Amino acid sequence: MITDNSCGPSKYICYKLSRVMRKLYRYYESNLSTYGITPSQFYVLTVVWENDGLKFKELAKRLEMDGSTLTSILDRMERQDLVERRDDPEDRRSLLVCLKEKARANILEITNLAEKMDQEIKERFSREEYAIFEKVLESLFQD
Amino acid sequence: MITDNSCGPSKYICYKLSRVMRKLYRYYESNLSTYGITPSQFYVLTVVWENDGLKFKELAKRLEMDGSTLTSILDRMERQDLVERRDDPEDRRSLLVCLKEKARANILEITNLAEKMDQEIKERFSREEYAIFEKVLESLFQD
DNA sequence: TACCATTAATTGTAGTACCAACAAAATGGA
DNA sequence: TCCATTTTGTTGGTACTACAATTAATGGTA
Repeated sequence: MITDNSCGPSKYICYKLSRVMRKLYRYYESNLSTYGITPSQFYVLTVVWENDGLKFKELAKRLEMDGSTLTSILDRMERQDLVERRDDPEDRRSLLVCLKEKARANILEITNLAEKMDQEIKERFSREEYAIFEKVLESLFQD
Repeated sequence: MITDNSCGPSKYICYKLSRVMRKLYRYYESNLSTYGITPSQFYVLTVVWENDGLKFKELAKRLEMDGSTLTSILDRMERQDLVERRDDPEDRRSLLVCLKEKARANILEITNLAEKMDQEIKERFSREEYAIFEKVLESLFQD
């Protein structure tokens, strides 16, 4: 058991999930630190890589992330010269998010690393077990 | 799929887990807000309720939480008069964490609410599915 | 044209999380 | 007894997350 299942918060699914999440996040974090990025920044890169120059609003939507959260992540990424905010010529309220050279140069390597990490995790379970795990996650994500 | 599985970060398990986590956290959060506490504060209460006056260090260990995180959570809980830090008569470096009346008065009701939320989640899956889900979580938590 | 509701992004605030550095206290060996 | 080491909790710094309030621009309508 994650800890003693008979007491404490360890019986609550929300608690379990948060602990596993932290663990997995740190695993990604330590591996991605080679490239000076965090897991959340990596998620941003994958979307911008596939849709360079997309609107801030659209980026936040695809990342299922509040706009204010994305603002602070982009602030850091811009400081690190990974991405750039550009004015949207069609709407002065809107921003376009663009990949910069520094990110473009590493994105494939980073993606390979992330896929390798995922593969290592999946390999620890049977195909059926992992499918059920993902199905339950999927269902928890709805409503 | 959580979003389109063919692109973006949604294929990475760490991303999926973080999104599901947030969703579940907000579900707990909105329900617990009746009692003016957050999910994390609830976790603290469950441990202190079962071990009133336990050491700060031991509390952090049982919550699998960094000491500095617990410090800030206890700061807020002390301000809300839910718990109290007391000196440890046996070790002047150490602190004992004690439940206060305000928390004691509601803890059973809160626990029932949390168990009801968990029950509602579990009911959406077969016993086998949920067992496999927990087994995978368990395994991800190790190493 | 002037007004107003809507939309886009940022700022402020709060909570969670962790690491490094710190101060105070305990401990243990010389 | 003395001093180095370890332990304990806090502080400071950074990051991620979201909600509420704000600012700026848009777009429709009276």
